[in-house]
Amino acid sequence: MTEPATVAPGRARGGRRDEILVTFTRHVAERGYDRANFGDVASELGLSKGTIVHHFGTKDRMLAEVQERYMRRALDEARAFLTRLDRPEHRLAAFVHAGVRYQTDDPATTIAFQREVVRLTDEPGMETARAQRDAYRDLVVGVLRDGEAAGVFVPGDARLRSLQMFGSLHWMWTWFDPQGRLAPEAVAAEFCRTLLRGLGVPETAVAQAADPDGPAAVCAREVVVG
Amino acid sequence: MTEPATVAPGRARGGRRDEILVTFTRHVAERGYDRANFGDVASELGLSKGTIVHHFGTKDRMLAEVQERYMRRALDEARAFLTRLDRPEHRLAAFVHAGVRYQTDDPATTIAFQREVVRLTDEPGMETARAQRDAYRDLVVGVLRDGEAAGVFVPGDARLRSLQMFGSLHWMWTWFDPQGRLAPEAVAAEFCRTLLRGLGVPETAVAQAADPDGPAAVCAREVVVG
DNA sequence: GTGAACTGACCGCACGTACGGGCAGAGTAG
DNA sequence: CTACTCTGCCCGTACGTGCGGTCAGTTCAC
Repeated sequence: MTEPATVAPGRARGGRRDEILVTFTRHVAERGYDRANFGDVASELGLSKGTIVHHFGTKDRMLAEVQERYMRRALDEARAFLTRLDRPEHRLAAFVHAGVRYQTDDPATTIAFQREVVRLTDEPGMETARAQRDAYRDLVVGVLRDGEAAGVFVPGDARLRSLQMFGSLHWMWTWFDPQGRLAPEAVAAEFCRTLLRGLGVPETAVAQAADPDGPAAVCAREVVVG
Repeated sequence: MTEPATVAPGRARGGRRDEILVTFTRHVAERGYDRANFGDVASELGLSKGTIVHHFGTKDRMLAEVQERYMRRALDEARAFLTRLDRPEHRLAAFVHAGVRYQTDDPATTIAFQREVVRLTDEPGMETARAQRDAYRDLVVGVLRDGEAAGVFVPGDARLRSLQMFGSLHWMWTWFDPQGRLAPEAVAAEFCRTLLRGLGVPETAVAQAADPDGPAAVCAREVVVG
């Protein structure tokens, strides 16, 4: 179908597996995990249900793989821009810029992940993804604590603040439209401004960190896209 | 079972219907709409699946009823505390205090609603609930605009800010534990502080609006509980 | 030959819903 | 008060369907 000129003509060298995962991810994003099913994915790709089972075993494992891929990427990129930025307000802003950017950069995986995050908490087989998620949150909490210690952020409950921030970002899938007239940069900037100002960052630093052409946004853009 | 001394001994005056809805709501909160099923609800209540169908017709309509009940209550209560409070920062804080309070006051309905909000956007039969949701958001947007016009909030995108705020609140169901050591008042206070400070409200006004014993929190508590 | 990719028929089950009937209380006529 | 009917709540069963997963077998590259 949308074969992008793979190596072998008849047999894609394992790229088929990825194709399945991508399509499944899109279905999860559109309908949710429960309503996504092998039959639809298979017929859309022109192969049989058995093939999907052959590659992934069970539906649960497929979802787990989606979550792990998403989190691995997010973690890698977060660590990348943490090494490139040093000021706490820039670091925190980069998390916001990146988080918003994922909505347009890879909407399917992002939405699939956010729709089904709750399964990380109780479902078995999700241990890896859960650990990744916790690690990611710990990165943000660390930035908040560092900033607090450095006097950049006013004292407060860092964990709670991280949850407040993640809430705003993880809720985006219910209303954000990548094709809409609201640009992701505008959303990220507004979110950054309210958040950083809310943490007590001075107005000039807020403006710089929220600016779509400022160091935090630029860094996030470079890391996330390529 | 848990019959609270109803009027007629043999025949509960329609309270059975409510009982079914309450149980269904709890199941949706715990497992999500797709995994909630008539069989489990029926057996838990000691009645047959047919009874549920008799009362509600279809599963969709049951969910719609849950959403509408929740939104009707939220709307009524929001209008109530808007008439009692006049300062924008207090009004906005009341939304936050109330929103957090719902998590402990009626966790099942709140979680059921928040888990399945996305169905409001596309599913048919949800028009009423969707209109209620939009009306609720418009109330918040109105408060944000008023506060901006009055010079209490710094200029910005009111709609975007409302979404940022709702995100933090609607995401709570994924992490907040009513039995946990984190009190709802503490969460509401921290959320209020970050949000209001982020909107440019002076520190003293922030402290008052966020205070669990301040006018906004007290008003929200009175309205929400009874 | 060996093994991976893939097929297509099939199983078992869970779930939403339809349907016919039972049963108890309210209303009504005598 | 009695007898009869009406009505709404409720039951039990059965049906259709959709879906996850199994399995024996085929094709094809190395």
